[in-house]
Amino acid sequence: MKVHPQEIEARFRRHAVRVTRQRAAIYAALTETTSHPTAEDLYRTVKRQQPLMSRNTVYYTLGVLRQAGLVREVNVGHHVARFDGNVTAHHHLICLGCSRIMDVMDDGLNQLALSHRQARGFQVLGHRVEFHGYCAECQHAQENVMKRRE
Amino acid sequence: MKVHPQEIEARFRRHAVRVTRQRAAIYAALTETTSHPTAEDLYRTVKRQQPLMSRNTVYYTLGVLRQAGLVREVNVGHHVARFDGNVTAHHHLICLGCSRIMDVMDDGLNQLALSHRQARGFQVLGHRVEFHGYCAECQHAQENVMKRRE
DNA sequence: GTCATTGCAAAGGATTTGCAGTTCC
DNA sequence: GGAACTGCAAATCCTTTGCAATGAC
Repeated sequence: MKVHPQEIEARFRRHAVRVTRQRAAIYAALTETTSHPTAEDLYRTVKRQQPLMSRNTVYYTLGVLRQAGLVREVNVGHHVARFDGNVTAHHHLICLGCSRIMDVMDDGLNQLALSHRQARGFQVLGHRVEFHGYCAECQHAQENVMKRRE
Repeated sequence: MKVHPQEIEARFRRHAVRVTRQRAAIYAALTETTSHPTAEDLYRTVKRQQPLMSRNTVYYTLGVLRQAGLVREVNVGHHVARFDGNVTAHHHLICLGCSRIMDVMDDGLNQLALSHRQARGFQVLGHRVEFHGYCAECQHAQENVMKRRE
């Protein structure tokens, strides 16, 4: 969905993100597509308008925008493959602090299904629900940090 | 969950996976833990029992076991980060053939919640549902391959 | 015996880091 | 003016590939 330059600037300011030409271009490219691009895809797209753009800026900017909550990673915890010997239907709690992954068994979640219209010709073989948040330990660690600051 | 050596061998044979000491050890390590280890974690764990074990074998074996359906990757499509400029609640259809990611908007899926007991102290900030399967194009491509074989 | 699997080393690809110069607030 | 950002290069980390030796069936 196309977002106007002024709106981009407004969003950046609202989220305390410095406004630069490069960032606006990266964010614009990302919001204009539904293809869930990689950093490399964005680099190539934006480089057309701004030939000086470097990969580093793309990675750095994506980090900034993600922290600001303006952008999301589709595949949370993508950087290393994590394996599971349990191949029965189940779901996961993923800690954003320590990357711990805990299992959730829930029959209700196993039953989720898409309507025909939503599936759009997609042949669905399975699904998984990821809950994102903070595990008990990471919450306590955070509380302790807060206390120490008092 | 601890799986007996004979049972491991039986599962391998059932899935036409050659039985070797290394594979059994890797699979045993993976089924004995709920920590969703990385390839490196498994390498280190198994190396204790089998000092000659190499990383390559771990990666290769995980590939074999995954294809056989004995093992699963938690983070499908982990190898590259994919970004999303849409930060409103929504979900994804992920094609196992071409890695395409399509958006699913569904209010029902947005409402999912865990029971207190299931959350086990976890502070849930959000959740996402991933549907895995094959997009229309990949299905057609597959059909064409089949036809050509006739 | 044959072919898949293993182990070692090297290559590959994605992402991060170091640092000097530049830009925004 | 000062902190944050950018661009280039080099480094790092995870994973894959090439190849000869080994082992399962």
